[in-house]
Amino acid sequence: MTVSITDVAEATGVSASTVSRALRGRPGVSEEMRVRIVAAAAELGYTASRSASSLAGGRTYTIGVVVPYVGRWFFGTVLDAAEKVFSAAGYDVLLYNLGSPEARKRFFTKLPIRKRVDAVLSLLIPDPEEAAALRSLDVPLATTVGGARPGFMVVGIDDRGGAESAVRHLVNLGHRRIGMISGASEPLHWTTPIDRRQGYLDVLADAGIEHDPALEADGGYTVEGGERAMTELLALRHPPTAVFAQSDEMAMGALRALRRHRLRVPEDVSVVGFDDHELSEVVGLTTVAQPVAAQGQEAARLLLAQLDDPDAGPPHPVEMPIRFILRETTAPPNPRRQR
Amino acid sequence: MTVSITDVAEATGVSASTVSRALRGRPGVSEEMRVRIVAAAAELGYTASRSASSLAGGRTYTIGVVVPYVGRWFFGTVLDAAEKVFSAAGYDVLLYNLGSPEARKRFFTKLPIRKRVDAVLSLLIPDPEEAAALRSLDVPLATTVGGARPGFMVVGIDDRGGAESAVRHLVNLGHRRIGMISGASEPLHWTTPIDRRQGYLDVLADAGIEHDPALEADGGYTVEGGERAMTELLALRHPPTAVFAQSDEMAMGALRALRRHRLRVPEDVSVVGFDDHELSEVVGLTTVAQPVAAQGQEAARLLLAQLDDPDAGPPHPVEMPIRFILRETTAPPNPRRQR
DNA sequence: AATCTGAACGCAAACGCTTGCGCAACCGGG
DNA sequence: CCCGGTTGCGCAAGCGTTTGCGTTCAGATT
Repeated sequence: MTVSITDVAEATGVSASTVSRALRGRPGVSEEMRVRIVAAAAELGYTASRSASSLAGGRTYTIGVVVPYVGRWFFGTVLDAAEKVFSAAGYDVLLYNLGSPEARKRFFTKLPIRKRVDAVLSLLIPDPEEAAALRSLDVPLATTVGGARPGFMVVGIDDRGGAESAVRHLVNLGHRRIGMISGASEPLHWTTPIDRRQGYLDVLADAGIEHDPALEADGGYTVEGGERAMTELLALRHPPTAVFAQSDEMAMGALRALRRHRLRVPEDVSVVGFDDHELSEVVGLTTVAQPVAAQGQEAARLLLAQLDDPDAGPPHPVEMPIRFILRETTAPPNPRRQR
Repeated sequence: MTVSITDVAEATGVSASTVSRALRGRPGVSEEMRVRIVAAAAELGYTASRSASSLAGGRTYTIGVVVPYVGRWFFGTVLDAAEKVFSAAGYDVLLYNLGSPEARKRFFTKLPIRKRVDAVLSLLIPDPEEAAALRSLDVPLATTVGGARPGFMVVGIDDRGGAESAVRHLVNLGHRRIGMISGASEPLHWTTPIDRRQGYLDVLADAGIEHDPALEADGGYTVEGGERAMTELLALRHPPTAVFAQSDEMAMGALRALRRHRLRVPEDVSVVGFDDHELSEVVGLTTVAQPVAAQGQEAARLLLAQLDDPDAGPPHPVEMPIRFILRETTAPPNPRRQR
């Protein structure tokens, strides 16, 4: 039916062992024989069965990537970049989309990934039990989101510093009532919302602005969440004159809420986001840019390096650069709306 | 080391064959024995090695998904939805991200997918050779993008009709100089740009508007492409008073270009898109909505159905409903800017 | 009581590869 | 000319399942 290693062996007049060694560049085969075998394999259109070779050899040449929600821009972009690195290195990518709690539970209890992958890139933060389950796979682990666990290599950004630069910008413009839209209520165990909030608090304290808990609104890291949160803030007796949204998607939701309330941005309210979503430039959103694709790339590289040389100790956490991007959704507070 | 089927067998005092049959619900095992085995397996945390079972059984319980660019909203969303269906049915997803020509070529010549998947969902249109390569895998094939090949099941939308409703809307508003932003220069072999263009032409003809080729601008299905194309149109001696962008991303690029030119939307220029991107509501873009996630779901279901019953003939192409969504980027032409 | 019939289960042969080990043949050095 | 050391290759034993077929045994049929 389909051409197997013995077909190549017979065609060349050698044993299957030799074919195996030749095709994978292992020693013990003369150069002359190697070229003959490679030629024959190409001729027959032979590709080794991954199932068979991973069963026999242990290596699967497959990387598992675990994602909370592929459709979301951030994860899609990271995945895209990581996949390119993996496939260029000859690895396949097994994708697990663990958005729903059921899917997540199913995954971590059945662990279908077991014995199927050589490494795992997790774009979600596993809780301690889940992290333990992943470690039990006994393969290199990496993540690109804040809140890594022991045993995970991590590449990320300075969330706190980023938040600081965003909020400081608002303070410098003269804002005093600065709201924050967060998503802390969403998936647990990740430190991003916490770090970004800390940056917000730090700058307020530094500027001598008293922190008003009413100015913090949660909504989940989505457009809808941002819209809900902004709506809450607008319902306040003294609404903020500026808001820091912990993600661009939430910032866009905030923009929508503001438009619904017939408020102008930035004349009436300033908005600053975080992430530099691909469409942020379109809406002119001031934000803090992080290199999303680069993080996926880097994480993938770390994993591959670890696979190449398992003895090398785990690398230090990698911190990628961020930068503040001034666009058009921020301005000094409008005196007529000041309290 | 890791628990295998024989461990379960010994723990239960039966043979490995019986364990295999019991766990997969095959006949030949008493109900009583089955529950004992299932219990033991759960206790030991046993999961069958996919490599071994696919080697022995032929089935891989894996679906290959081929995507041009995971990071793009449309594909990410389709993938997300499809993955959920697959994983709920016990299938894993192998992802191939074929954005670059090199990746694409590598994939189709080496065909690493061979013997690794039970079915393939392609979100890109293979050229005839590539399609033949996929057919040679001898597994069910499906796609969600226009321009399917023989041997592929297809779920899609009425691109032409959608374009018609978008352009008709502009005509009804009173526009006569209606531009179109297209991406025909991008990946070949897919009929979407062609169909949408045809819808555009149909409506113009129907309304007795002479078609001016200068009003068609190409730019690739991206924000940047849309921006470039819009910029071109604005450089015309008689720029259009309204434009139909073949995708929302291009429409957003157009919006950006218009903002850069200090033109107001919709007062100066009307814009209508296609797709209903998740952020289109945020920018208030009038567009034609297509059920993106639902298409991924449906395609996945078709594949699973085909796997369950290989003898069932291939289903008819599925056409999903679309609907026009009126938002805020369209209005009657501004008399002061009429030519 | 002898025979037949299923149901329930075990045996062993694949599935297609990898890899430790063994065995020639050949090399140059003493 | 003998011998230790390479080099190049084949043998065969796995890797963990699935599955066709054979066996056993209890109960039904004559």
